Order: sequence, then C-alpha cells, then structure tokens
Amino acid sequence: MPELPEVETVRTGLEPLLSGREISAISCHRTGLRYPFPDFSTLTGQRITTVSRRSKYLLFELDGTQTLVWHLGMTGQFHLLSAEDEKAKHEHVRIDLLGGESLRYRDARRFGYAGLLDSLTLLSHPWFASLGPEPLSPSFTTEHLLAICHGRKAPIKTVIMDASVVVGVGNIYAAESLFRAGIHPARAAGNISKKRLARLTFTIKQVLTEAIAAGGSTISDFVKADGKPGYFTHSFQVYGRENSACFHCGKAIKRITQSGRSSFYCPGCQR
DNA sequence: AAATGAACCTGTTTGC
DNA sequence: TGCAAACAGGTTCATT
Repeated sequence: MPELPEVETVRTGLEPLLSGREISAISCHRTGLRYPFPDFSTLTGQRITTVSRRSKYLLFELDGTQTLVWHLGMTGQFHLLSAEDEKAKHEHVRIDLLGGESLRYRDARRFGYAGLLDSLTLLSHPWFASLGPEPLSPSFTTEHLLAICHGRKAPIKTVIMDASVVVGVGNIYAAESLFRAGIHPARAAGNISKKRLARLTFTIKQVLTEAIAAGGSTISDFVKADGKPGYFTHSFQVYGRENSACFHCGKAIKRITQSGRSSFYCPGCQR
C-alpha cells in the first residue's frame, strides 16, 4: 500500500473533487474485501463534507452522523470516472455522485477494507483506539520515542513501523529515515542514544514531509487520484537498492529480512 | 510481555 | 521460451 505520504496524496487529490458532493448510489461487486462491507445503502442521499485522514485511513465525513472509513491495504486505488465508464478489472465498489460522476475503488490484492462508523465515537473504534501519534504532529517527539525504546530489545525498524508507536511509517520510509539518521535497522531500540533518537525523530518527519511534497512514491501500482505518479521514488537512498553503491560512501547497499520484510541499509553509513 | 511468523490475495519480477 | 519461486507498500492473529 500506500504508506502515509501516498494516502495523504490520495486525500488531497480527492478532497476538492468530493467535498460537498451528494452520493446518488453506491454498489459493490463482492460482499467484502479484507472484512465484509458494511451496509452502504444508508449512504444514498448523503453529502460528503470533507475527506480527511488518520494514520493510513481515509475518512469521508458525511453530513449525517457517520463517517465512511477506508483503508487501501496494499493495492487499493480510487479513480473518479463517469457513471457510464465500464467496470475495470479488480473494481470492487462504485460510489455514484449526483451529476454523473462515479468514484470507483479498485484493489487487486483485496487487502483493503471499509467501514461506516459513527463520527462521534470513531476514534474509540478498534481501528483507531490504540494508534500512536501522527508523525508530523507536535505530539510525535524525541521524548515519546525515547520512552518507547527504553529497555526494548526489538530492532528499531520494527519499533518505528509499529502503529501504536507512531503511525504511517511503512517499509519504505522506515528504511529511508533510518538511513538518514545513520542507524542500523537491526539495532536494538533500547541501545540507541537520546541524541540519535532525536535525529531519527527528525528524519522521520523530514522524509515523510518531503515524500508528501513530491506526491508520494510510485511502486508498481500506486497512482494518485488524478492518475499521475508521485516522484519520491527518485529520492530513495537505500530502499530497493540492494548491491548498488551508497550515494554517500560508495559501499554496497545490503538487504536483510526482519519480521518477514525486506530491510535495506548502508553498512558504511548505518551503525 | 515481547518478538517472530503466518495469513489474507493477486500480479510482477527473477532465476533456472 | 516456459515455468516456478520469490517478492511486493499493511494489518491482524497465532505461536514461541
């Protein structure tokens, strides 16, 4: 999926297209994706007020009492088409808008999911209740990361990818922020100085900010709401660069597996 | 309690 | 060229 910058890019693309629009019909071509779909029928006649985001969840806020919550999983995409357009391969849901446009959800791997939640109690829902701070908010601080890491033997990469620690840091941006901080992904979290954790806190914010500004990264199937690719891929220092020379020190980038996922790092720059 | 691995599913890339 | 294995951005659940 999209990591946080990609979801944010989708959100900024959809927001001006959808805010204020009334839903005329909604239908799905299967009963659910990762989880069964909620009963969408109550959406008909409601207006989308805003499109916001928490963690990697898109929040379509409605003028009634509910919010349509959507997670893109690994390969979820939204496209705004016209009502007459044919159903594309892997299209699972269509949300028709008054005026003839039609928002389509496609998801090849079907890891995405949707829910229709009461807006007032949304943040108490299990999807949100135990989430950590937004990485770009003031509440994500060095002190927070320091407290989390204290005494922990888990590798630092696993810790920063844990959504209860900080949300939105996926496999790509974990690798890139650890490179910029000069920290080896397998280093035990409890064995990193405060100064270096402060650096990591900064580089997480820096990498995500730059990636959002670039419109996210494009890997195989991520496209923005307008169908154009993001450009952050060109900025990768380590991700996907196994055996290539580090741009900084020239050593070959290495790849290891941590908790079943690939980690890329520079053995010269990261300790 | 904390850490690791498997599962969900399809498409693309890599290696023999 | 063809086929099989490995791998892919996330999250949750089960097992050490």
